Amino acid sequence: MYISKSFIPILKNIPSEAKIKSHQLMLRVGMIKQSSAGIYSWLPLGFKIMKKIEKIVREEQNKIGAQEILMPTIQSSDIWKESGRYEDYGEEMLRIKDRQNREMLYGPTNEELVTDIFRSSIKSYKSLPQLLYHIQWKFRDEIRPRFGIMRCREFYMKDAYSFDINDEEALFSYNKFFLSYLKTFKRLNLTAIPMAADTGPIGGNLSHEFVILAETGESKIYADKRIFDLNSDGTELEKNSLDNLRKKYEQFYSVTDEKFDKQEFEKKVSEKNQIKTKGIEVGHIFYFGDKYSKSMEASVDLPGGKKDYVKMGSYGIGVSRLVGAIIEAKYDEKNEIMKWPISVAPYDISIIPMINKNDSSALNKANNINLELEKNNIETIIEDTDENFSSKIKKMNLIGAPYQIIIGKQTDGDLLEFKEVGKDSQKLKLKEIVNIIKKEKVKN
RNA sequence: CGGGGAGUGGCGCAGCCUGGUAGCGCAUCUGGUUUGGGACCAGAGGGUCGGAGGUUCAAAUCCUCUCUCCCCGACCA
Repeated sequence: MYISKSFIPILKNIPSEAKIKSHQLMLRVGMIKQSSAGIYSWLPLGFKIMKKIEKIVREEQNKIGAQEILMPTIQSSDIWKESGRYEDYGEEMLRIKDRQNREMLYGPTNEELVTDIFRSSIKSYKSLPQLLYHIQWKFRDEIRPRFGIMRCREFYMKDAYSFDINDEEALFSYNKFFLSYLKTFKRLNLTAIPMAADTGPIGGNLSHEFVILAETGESKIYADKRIFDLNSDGTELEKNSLDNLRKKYEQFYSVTDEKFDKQEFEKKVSEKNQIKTKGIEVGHIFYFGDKYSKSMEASVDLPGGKKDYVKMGSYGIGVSRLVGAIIEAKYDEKNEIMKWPISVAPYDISIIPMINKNDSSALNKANNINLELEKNNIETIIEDTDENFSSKIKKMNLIGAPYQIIIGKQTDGDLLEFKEVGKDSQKLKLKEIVNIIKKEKVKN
């Protein structure tokens, strides 16, 4: 992509409404455009990144055997009346009437809808477990939307639902998502830690929030810092292994505000391991048993001929919020340098030729390099304007490709000036550069 | 919803108090000079001041109503 042809409207001034760095960067580099309070259009750069995040989320769902469906954004109120949540959910639900005066709503979540889908087709325990997910826009009429994409009203979310025959199997499903989430966030280059959490309006008694640390986060968190050293390596998609994984994490204190108990915290965590900070919730998993299956009559035949309500859980990841969360975690605001993890970077590398009006050799060189990189499936963006060097670099630093090739004074025949953002530049041949990037991409 | 603030070219702002029909920086366009960390010179285009009503000879400036956005609090991926 040539910067001169791209729709990447870059601003020098930070729009005054943006208070946190993710919002600021997203506006400055033209990732999003506000349409009304808490509702945004996604412009090419932002959309590209979100799609890459979505892809990773999808892959990790598929790996645990979840099947993708797509439910509508507009739902009928009938099923919500069945579950009893039509009244409970309150003002946050956007209610709409259609031309026949039927009560509709823009879905804030999909427990009812997916339960309805499930119950109409699945009748036997033999068909269990079922893990269904979709990635779809949600609308929650937040009292006060803020922080750009982080707390908006319309947002893009992956939500999954599990259906099992009993508690034991249901916890197996729960743990699969537990693992899946750890893997997903790792691929996004985020350290997200699971924390005991409140279940809120979803209901139930078992729940974990996945939180990444960030000063601008809205959740207060209290944790034993040793939990940050854990990972899911070696965990198998098997009951005991998954169970152990969860135990491994749960041995360390880590809770959000609502579950915080000062005495317990001080008793369980030695002072040097205590972490009190803020975080961004990027995922949330719930187990709620038969809360919906009972009210909505979703049952299956059991081996002995009896029936029972299925045990359910639900599992969300804020896909659009993750875009902002990654910026919060990775953007060096002071130096105005963004480095996207290669797994979701809008471009793998930016090519920055120093252009002289009377001499097209730098641009030609950039074009040749570009061809070679594209042949190797490396995504590029070329700064082909005739602006000053510094201006070009600054812009590319904001767009955030993790690597740069600068064609200018330092270029020395076949030896190119190659830079991993945030590190010193080095002189490398194109082939070596290709190898470095390919290797990084494979890792993710 | 309670409390506070703001709406003036794409972005950031000044002008409003003390009415006299808009100005600056950035961005954009043209020409030229530049080119290693957001350049310089010359020129150009673009707003009727969120909306409605009122006061006045005259309103961005005063008054009334209204809409929108932002910030602080209670809720959430």
